[in-house]
Amino acid sequence: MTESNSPLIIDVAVPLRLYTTFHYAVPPELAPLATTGVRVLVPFGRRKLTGYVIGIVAESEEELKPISAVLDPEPLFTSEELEFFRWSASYYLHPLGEVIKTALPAGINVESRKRQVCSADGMETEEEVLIGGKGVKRETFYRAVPSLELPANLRGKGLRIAEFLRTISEAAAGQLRREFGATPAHFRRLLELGLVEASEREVYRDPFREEVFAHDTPLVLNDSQSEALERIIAATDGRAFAPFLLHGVTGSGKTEVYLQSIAHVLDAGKTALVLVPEIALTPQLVKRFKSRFTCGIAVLHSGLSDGERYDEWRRIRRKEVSIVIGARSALFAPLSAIGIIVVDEEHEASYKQSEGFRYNARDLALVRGKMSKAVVILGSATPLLTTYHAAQEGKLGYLHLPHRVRNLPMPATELLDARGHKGDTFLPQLTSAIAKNLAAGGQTLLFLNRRGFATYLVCQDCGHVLRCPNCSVTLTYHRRRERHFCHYCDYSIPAPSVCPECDSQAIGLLGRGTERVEEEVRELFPLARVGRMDRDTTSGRGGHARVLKGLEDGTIDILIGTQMIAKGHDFPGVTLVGVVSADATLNIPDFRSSERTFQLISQVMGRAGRGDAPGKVLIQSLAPDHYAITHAVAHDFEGFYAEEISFRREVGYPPFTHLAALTLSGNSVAEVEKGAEAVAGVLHSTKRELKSRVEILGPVSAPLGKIRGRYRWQILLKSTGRAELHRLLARFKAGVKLPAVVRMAVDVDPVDML
DNA sequence: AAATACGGCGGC
DNA sequence: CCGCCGTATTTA
Repeated sequence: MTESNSPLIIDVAVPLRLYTTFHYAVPPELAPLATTGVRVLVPFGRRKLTGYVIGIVAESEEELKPISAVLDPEPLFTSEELEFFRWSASYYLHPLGEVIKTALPAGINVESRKRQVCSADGMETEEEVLIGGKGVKRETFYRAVPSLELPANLRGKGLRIAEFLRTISEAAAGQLRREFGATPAHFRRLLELGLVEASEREVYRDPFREEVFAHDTPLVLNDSQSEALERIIAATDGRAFAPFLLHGVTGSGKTEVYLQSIAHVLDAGKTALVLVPEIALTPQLVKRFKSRFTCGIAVLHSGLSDGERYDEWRRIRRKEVSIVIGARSALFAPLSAIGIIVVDEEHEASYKQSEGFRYNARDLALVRGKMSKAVVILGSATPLLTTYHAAQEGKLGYLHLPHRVRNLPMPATELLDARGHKGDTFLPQLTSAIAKNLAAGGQTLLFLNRRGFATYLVCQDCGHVLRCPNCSVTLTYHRRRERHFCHYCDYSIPAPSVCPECDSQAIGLLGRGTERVEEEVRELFPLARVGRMDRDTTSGRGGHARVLKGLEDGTIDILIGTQMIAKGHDFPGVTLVGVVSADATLNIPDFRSSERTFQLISQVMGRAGRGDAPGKVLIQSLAPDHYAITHAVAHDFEGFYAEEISFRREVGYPPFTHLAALTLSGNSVAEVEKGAEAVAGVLHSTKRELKSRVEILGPVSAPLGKIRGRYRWQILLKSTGRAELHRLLARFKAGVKLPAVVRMAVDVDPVDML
């Protein structure tokens, strides 16, 4: 180190809703440690916070406070990763410190809090305590001392442990506790007798500990799979950013293309990042990856404990893994030399984080891929319209898998007109198809995108409907719990026996959910083994896997479920799929509702006929003529997308305009109205100032309604250019001042990131 | 986010 | 003129 007269000054981002970063002085003894990427404890106001060093500052006129401590021996992120964080922060107009906090594993930061302490003389004093900060886990390992006879008086657990240790090189205390019920007393005894020696070292908390994975080899590809793989391989060899849409119908073997592409990337010494939309889908994918690859594989998703996630993160940072599989947050994994990024089921809305730092991992995957000069594969049977359009424009390579593997046919599909049968859950055709399938020993999936028993309760005398006092929605009746629930905020009340408004006994339950369909199926088919899969039956760790295992083992004949059953899983025994009501998602007031309906129905249909027996699909609909439904039923992807594209072009929605939504929320209509006025004012003046051609729609004249007790208003921005929209938003956000009680969220929704 | 500075207003 | 409370500002 060279001696310098001027002290080191660093630029620090703190994880707060602040758009500025802060300069600190570094005491000489800490200077060698305070490099870009490490966390530092800094005085902030009169408390202390964990901040992230994002750079070194040449000089500063002001008198700066010194940092209190350096928290990491080495950087948590590289300068390339920082560049990605900065890009994301700027694009989503979110404070850099919070972006970095989201990117790093949860629970590792420390901060100071004031705590009241009662001292001996009864006086209350304040003490500053540091809280938080997840550390590494250490564990004690025991190994048998070789060539020592076991004493005759050793028996019971102690003897079994000693014998076990002689057959194995060593074992962790935790394993001995689990397998032998070992206690600290046993360990003490064995140590005293000189039979074992103990050593302590750092361990990883492994979410897949003790699971054994079979080994498999690459499958033979069909022609379109081979062609897709060849194009991907050619692109990875080019070592430049190359994005692809892998459009493969359900059952077309997309995963096998991912696996073989990744194998090629690993051979070239690079790494792979695989994103899946939901935690529930990770176990089966991890199983396929662990069976195929011997390299280190890390898993990152919100279902892990903070400790497990921290350890997986450290394994990645230390380059002990070459493949990372995870949900949207895994996009920020500290993986270096990324050769390929796979976004599986890229159309899934769950790639978007909808609070705090509102990013879309599918969009950012393209950005990270571009920065890493990697191949990015967006895979789906029903890609986003914007993705498909970008592929048509040549911005993405288009890889098409139009057929199922092993030449399996697409399921035979029939559309049933449910008009005039409003009270019936099943039309006769569906009932007889279920009976026939049951008799033939096939499994049936029944899809209804609504959980609970009945969607609402209405009084037939006064018309009163049970509603949530916090949210503007009806309460759903759940029979098993004998309560009415709000599906937004979980508010609930016991089921009333009379109308709470007029005491009339003529109260009726209308609309059906999965719970009621399950009941009706049990009545119709008393001998069938019936299961249900929705948020109510899969709560808790492993709940998902429990239900799916029933299907896999063949202990379930008929499974009723919400969209959970539509996603990803591959069940060869399912030969019949019934869509109870195809219309629920069609009437959501969102310009994407047709697209979502087409995707959902296509995905559910895709569950049928994945095994050797052909599949059949019956779809009940009150809107059998709607183009989203007719095209889905006909497996006519191109027809639907062409129709949807021309509709979007006409009304000016993505992919022909970029959208941003500003959502205001507050505790009263008046509050939000005031906020909306302020926002609209600044937006329009900023627009004039920048001579921007961005279109400002709203504030809409009516509130969107109350959600979780807060009223919401929305303003939409439309723009033909992404840069122009961003310029307006950035200037607006810097200039707008909202009443403290009003919160604003900005959602940025692009045509594409390319 | 949390602490502090500011400012308007009722009470004496 | 002081204290109280709600709001705006600052945090390096």
